[in-house]
Amino acid sequence: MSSVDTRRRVILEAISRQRIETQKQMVAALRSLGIDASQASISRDIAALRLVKADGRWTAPAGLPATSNPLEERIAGRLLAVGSAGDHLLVLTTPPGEAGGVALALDGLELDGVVGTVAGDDTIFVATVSAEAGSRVTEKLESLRRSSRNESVP
Amino acid sequence: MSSVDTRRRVILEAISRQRIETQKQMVAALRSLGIDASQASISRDIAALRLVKADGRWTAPAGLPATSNPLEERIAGRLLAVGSAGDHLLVLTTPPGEAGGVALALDGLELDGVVGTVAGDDTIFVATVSAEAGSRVTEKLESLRRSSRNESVP
DNA sequence: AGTAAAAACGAATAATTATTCATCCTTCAC
DNA sequence: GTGAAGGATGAATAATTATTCGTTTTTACT
Repeated sequence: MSSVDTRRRVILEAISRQRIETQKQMVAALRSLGIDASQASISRDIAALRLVKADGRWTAPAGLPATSNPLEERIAGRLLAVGSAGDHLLVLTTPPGEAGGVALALDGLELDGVVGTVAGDDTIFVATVSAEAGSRVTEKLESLRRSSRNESVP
Repeated sequence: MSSVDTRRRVILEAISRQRIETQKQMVAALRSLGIDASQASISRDIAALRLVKADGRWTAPAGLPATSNPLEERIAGRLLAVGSAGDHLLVLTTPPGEAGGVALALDGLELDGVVGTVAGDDTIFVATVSAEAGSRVTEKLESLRRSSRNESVP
């Protein structure tokens, strides 16, 4: 692994652990981890990693890495809640009128264990082959939902 | 509405329409829209709006919409094309299954001159009172569509 | 190993952005 | 109206970040 790559990994690690407000601070943080680099290099790394200074601190761009799948994207933005009823049925909630579009995208994903979906106006029923499949699908959907809201996993 | 608020709205509008790379450019953009403000004020507005310089251009943080209207947001992401048939009918195209949701949001906007809408699966008919109303609505919708794609106005 | 090309680097500096400070409005109480 | 308090503002400037330029290091190939 090139030294550039190592440094960039450490940068990502660093900004997720500490609050780093300036590139000068970043230089110091890296130095304390045994990596020497100039502010100029940090600036280039930041551009390469496409980091962003949001709210006074350097961070990884929030929405970008969420998903690159257009179907998932369509679901993510409009999934309000994911619940279940028994071992074989998930119940999804969307804004009014959106259930149809979300269900269609969901069908398009062809997730394992999903037997079928029915959409109302703001509600979708998802039938699953097993409780275990239900859990997997729920987790997947929840992660999509979270990603679109920039929530962190508790 | 305070002049601060107006300016900030215009800023959001501007960054969703054009590529703005520096606060100096922003000052120029606002001036061309009849708003005078110094770079200092822009800097303060950017902090207040929590904008972010990503990839060399100022943008609303991913996940937070460029438009602050949730209805508009729902339309923006899923409007593929806007056409017309005669003086009183607009024809909108959406991804499959999305027409209903978009039409509902469109109704919610209560745009002047819109008489009614009908949604199919991926198509919406919008009846307008006049050709002039049609133009206005088309322009509005086109600007929404563009904003969600970060296109620039040619 | 030897070498040409490409990539990475830091120092210096240019460019950009945030803050300070003095001033100007606006609002509100009297 | 007058005055005090709190925002909003711009000019100047401090602080931060991006780029240039000359050099060194790595890579790829023979």
